[in-house]
Amino acid sequence: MELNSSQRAAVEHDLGPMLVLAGAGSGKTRVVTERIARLLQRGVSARSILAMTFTNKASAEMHERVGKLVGAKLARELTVCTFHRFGLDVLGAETKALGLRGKSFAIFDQSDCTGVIREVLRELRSGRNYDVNAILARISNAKNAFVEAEAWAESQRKGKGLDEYDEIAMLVYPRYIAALRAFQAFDFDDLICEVVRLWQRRPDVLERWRTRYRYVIVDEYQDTNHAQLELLRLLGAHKNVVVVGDDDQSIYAWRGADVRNILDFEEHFTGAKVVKLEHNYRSRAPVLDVANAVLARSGGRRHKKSLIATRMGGDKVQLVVCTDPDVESSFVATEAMRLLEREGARPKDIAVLYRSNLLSGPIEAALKERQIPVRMIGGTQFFERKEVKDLIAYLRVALDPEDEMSLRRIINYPSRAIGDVAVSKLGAYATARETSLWVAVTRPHAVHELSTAAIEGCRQLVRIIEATRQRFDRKEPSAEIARALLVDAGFKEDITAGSTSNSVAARRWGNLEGLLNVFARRDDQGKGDRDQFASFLRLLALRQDSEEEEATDRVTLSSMHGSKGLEFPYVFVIGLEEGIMPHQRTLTERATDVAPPGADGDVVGHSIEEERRLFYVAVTRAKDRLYMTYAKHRGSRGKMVARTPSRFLLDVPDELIEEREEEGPQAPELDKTKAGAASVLAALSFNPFSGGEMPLVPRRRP
DNA sequence: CCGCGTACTGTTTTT
DNA sequence: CAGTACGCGG
Repeated sequence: MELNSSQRAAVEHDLGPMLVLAGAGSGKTRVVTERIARLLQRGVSARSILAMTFTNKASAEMHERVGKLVGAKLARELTVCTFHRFGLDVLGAETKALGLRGKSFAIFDQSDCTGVIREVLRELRSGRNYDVNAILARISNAKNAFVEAEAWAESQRKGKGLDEYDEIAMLVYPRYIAALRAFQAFDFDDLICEVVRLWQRRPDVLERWRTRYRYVIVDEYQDTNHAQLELLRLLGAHKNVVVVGDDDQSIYAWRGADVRNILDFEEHFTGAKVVKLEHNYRSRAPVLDVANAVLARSGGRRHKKSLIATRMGGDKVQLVVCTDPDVESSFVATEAMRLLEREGARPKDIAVLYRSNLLSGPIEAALKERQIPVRMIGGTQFFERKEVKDLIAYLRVALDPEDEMSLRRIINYPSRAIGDVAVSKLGAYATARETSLWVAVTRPHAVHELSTAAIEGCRQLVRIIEATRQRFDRKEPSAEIARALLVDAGFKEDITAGSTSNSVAARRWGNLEGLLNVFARRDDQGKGDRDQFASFLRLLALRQDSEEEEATDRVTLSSMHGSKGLEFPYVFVIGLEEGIMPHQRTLTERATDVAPPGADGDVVGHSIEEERRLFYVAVTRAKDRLYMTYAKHRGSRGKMVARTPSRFLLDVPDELIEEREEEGPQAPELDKTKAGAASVLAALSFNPFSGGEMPLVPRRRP
């Protein structure tokens, strides 16, 4: 298809900064890919182009689509990656300038970071039970605003608003930073902020990166935070920075994204050209009418633009009022079945979207009950699951015993009598001898007053690690090494004994099998080298998706956030009730809340606007037909509660919607037993990879 | 130091 | 209702 005039303007724009305001479904990715292709055609070196996105999925897709246009060989020379990956690469290349010991460092994910904060709180003897995530969010905000610990304390002393979380976060902040430094670790924010800091103090280093990347393209620009803006300003120096985004789809203020970046782009990058893409090529008119109706009620600052439908005709949007979640999920599943059988839909044409991952359970069960294949986006990230992190930590210790964070993680897992007391004794020994914790572990007899049980535990651990290291030396395939490690360390026994039910145990073990499969795939590709494997392990923290098999033909279940950038012929948006959409957390202010950038006091109003945009994002995923549902009753923490429809539904004029009621089957008992069986089945077969088969050993009895 | 019992408390979204 | 945090007895 031909490009329209504004698309062409964006593709053909020459030099200088440009903001492309790309409404939902307006062909944004196409514009970006064609633009890159055009730059290449005109003789720009692929190595000098940097395209940054937010998710691995988005960057993979962009890379692939450019590859189709310009060929795989050329595409390989491009840098297409996430912001965080770019930051990681810069830090990795500049370890010397950063003054790091050696060239390796760790990346701490959220749970590592909250662990550090917990530790700091313990040292501070703060007494109270603080919400560590809230503290981390406050620290993250300070970091991204480049507020130093002292400056923060200073400004707080002068200012009036000192809430209790500010106070404790200020106290924790410097110790938190010190702890990360001690571990030679970076958190996610550091991957951006430390690059900015480095570039600011070392113009010579910045200059190298500037000459390397002459053309910078940023996708989803509305999601950038302050630090990312600074990174762009330094790198792009007001030239050749092209950003693409849509302020109406800004849904990440809660994690520090600042919409003002896109609203004020023309001030940040003087002389910027602005192009608006307002033709929607994705959704049928009735879907778009609903989306526009919701957006029309939106307050606050916006770039003025309206979405114009190009695909006319199509069915009215349906609103299905259900009595409860069971009815809702059986409606979705039955209707999905009908689409598959009667309307020739493929499973991959269908998506079910919800505000919170909690809502996915019943839907997943209902679809599986009807043998409909599903894929879940989001949920607890695979590489953040405890057992997965445990295995990775073991491997990292085997590869590098000086990796203290990993060592601490597994030093007493599974339990081998090395408790807090033993660990601090080992730590004291290490500090006194100016050696590492690992060395202390290898000489437990030398450690003062270590219990005999703990000494034996250390010996055991050393045996396991040594055995693993020898396997690495023998260049065994990594999957085999990991498998042997699972046996040596007794993962299976611990999981079986420590899980509340067999299905939980099966899921955990399945996750480990999944990780082994990831390793096996790498082995097959011949990437068996030890150092490569070590850096691969480090990277795992950064990747949310586990080698996603896009090609699979499955019904998509996703959070609304996770659905951004995707599109489906048939979309169900469920759980449209007050308290869920908009979510309760956004309706009532809490002490632990963090004001998003630019909220100016009205935190609640600000976040409701964000919920509205989130609803808009969800609705605009639909190409042909959209179903919206809500339940009149829904359980919240055990108890059934009456529900009212989402306020956003009330913003849609009646004539745009076809409403109907679903009452569900008359025999509730029968339905209930069925649902129970279905969810057990779902739990058993839940596994991101291949069948996590595990002999369901009876629970160990002492 | 471990395991068991009891109480509580919560779940938005993700690099 | 589940998963976790904490306290106590071996």
